[in-house]
Amino acid sequence: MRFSASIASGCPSLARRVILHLDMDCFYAQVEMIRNPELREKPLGVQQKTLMVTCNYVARKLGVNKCMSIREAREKCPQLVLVSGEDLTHYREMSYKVTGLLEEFSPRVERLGFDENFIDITELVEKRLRDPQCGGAMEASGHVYNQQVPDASDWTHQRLIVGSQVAADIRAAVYSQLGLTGCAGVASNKLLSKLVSGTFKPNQQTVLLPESCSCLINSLNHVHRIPGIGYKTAQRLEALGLGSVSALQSCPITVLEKELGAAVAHRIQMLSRGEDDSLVTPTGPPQSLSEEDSFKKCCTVSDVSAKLEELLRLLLSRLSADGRSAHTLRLTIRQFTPTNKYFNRESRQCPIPVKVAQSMNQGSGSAAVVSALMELLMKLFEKMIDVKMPFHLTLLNVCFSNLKASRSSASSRCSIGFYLTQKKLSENDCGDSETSGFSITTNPAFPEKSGHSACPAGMDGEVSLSLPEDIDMDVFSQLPDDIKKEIIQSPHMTRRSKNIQTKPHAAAAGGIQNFFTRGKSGHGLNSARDEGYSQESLPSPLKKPLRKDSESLRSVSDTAMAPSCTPHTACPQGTEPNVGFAMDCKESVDGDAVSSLPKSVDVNVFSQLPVELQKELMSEWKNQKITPKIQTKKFQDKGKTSKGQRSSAASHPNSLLKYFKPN
DNA sequence: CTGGGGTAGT
DNA sequence: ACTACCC
Ligand SMILES: Nc1ccn([C@H]2C[C@H](O)[C@@H](COP(=O)(O)OP(=O)(O)OP(=O)(O)O)O2)c(=O)n1
Ligand SMILES: [Mn+2]
Repeated sequence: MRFSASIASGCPSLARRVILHLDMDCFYAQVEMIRNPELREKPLGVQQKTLMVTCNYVARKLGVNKCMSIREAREKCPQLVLVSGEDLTHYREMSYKVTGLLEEFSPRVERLGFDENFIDITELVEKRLRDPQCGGAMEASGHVYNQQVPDASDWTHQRLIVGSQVAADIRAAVYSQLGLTGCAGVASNKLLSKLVSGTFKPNQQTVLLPESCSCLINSLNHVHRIPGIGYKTAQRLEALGLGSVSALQSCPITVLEKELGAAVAHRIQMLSRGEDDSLVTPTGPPQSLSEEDSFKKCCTVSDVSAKLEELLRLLLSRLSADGRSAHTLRLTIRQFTPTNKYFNRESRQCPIPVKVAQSMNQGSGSAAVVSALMELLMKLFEKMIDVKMPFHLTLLNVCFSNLKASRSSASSRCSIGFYLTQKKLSENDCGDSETSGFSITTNPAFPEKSGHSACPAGMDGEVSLSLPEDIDMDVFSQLPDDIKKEIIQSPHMTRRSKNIQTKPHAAAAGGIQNFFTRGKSGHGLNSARDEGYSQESLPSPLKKPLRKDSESLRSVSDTAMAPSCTPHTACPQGTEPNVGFAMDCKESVDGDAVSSLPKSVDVNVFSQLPVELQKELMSEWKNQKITPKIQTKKFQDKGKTSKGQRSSAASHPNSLLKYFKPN
């Protein structure tokens, strides 16, 4: 999501919007309490490694806060009960049940994290205002911010008050259908609805009337509290003496622009005034699926391989439930650094060969698919880490992106009715659930919701007779000819625009969403970047390239479907044959690489040492007697060595200190 | 004693 | 590929 303040502010319809923000109470803890009701009356924390990521309200009364270290939480509350929350499966499933339920009220639902949703309830409110059954008494449900007294003759007040009633109904539905409590905020834009939803917690709701907007925004004691102003921007503002909201409001825009750039400057100043014209953008199915694990130390290739395979299997299982197939694979690592655990993540990505992608979706347990993807992952790994050198990882993340409707769900199981929807039908469908009670049949076939919103409908009224630009041609061209014709020619069908959906759960398996663009740009539709490219290939005058990368990342996958019984026989374009994980040195010398590594002697030294000494060092390092220095980017994925350096390196063992330090 | 996720922009 | 943002 993006809180934005820009061009659309002149649009009159924006001022009339009624936006609902729903934020579930202590979400992970609440899910755990549903799973085990005995935990309800106890102070409960949800633990991820050494972090307590959230806790229930019993614990909060005892002084425990979100995102506290386990140590600190236990100090404050020795009776604290901790449950592990490293596996997000249950939270993710409940999260999509909430979103799916909300989509029965309105198709305009935008997710933010696992437990927050924005809903544009403008149309629902207007429908209620027109409905004689709902006429008469105008009393707000829940709190009115700042105890402002509504003016019954004020149109805007009326709409917001009705909005608060819709919010109450929605919260009641979420509780009765799913057993979850949460807080709602109702206001005229996303920013204000989010801010106001947090003013009474837990399990309460608040509506903001426009006259109290400045009161709300100025109640924030620091700019960092404004959603959209994150850590970095807040630091810069602080340095400018603009730590307070009022200072930011009145700062000359030129001053902000100089430090932050025009776009950010304008946006955050609008936000500081409580203005936010960003639309509620229907989220749709996820654009990426990832699994990660962190640990104190991972320093052997076999351990890396085992951990990656576990992550991969989890992902494949989720992907097959999703019903789509992934076409891009990304590996992210974090190397140990004594300070600054963050900011040192590196990633490499590559395309997934079509044959692999197609097989991926059938069953999750295909050995051929697993081994093909494992080969890709290990090649990506070796693009970042020279496995002949010592390394110390603290995190691994595997991510599937570029998700597309798989062949089986796209062309054989789905008919044209899944791809397109008749306009009249979708219009009738979208508002009814609110007056007809809560007949929630929702049991999404897919936990993570390719199914939650797979039926596209053009709520914005666009009807296109020619093929729109934003249809993924790669996928479209694979359709049977008759389906193509039907899509192009059908005049009463409407193209999905801004990814707005009117029939939640209508299409069970992945399906059509991939033929249409998402809200903002052509995401997930095979853009070049999904195939992977190097940072240093970007034309940024401000950033100095760290290295040249003559290799195409794409080449990693060239042989991915080759018989995998002989691992590491593939030879990516431009590199030597992979020698596996042995200590052997590569033979060939890339002159350009050598000349670009004037200060790299320290790292290359290691591989020039006698194998005996190498093994000894490796052993000490694994026994934690010494620590490898971090592999710097200059040397990664090169593995090139110069014979000329050998003698000098071997005869100067002290240079080992350049890449090892005693513990 | 700082998780494990996501989105969008550059 | 990375940064910044959100939870
Ligand atoms: N940095 C963060 C922030 C949140 N979460 C997870 C745990 C939370 O349970 C869930 C929702 O985040 P919230 O900020 O909404 O926190 P809670 O819902 O737990 O508490 P509250 O009742 O204050 O909303 O997301 C997380 O893993 N890491
Ligand atoms: Mn919450």
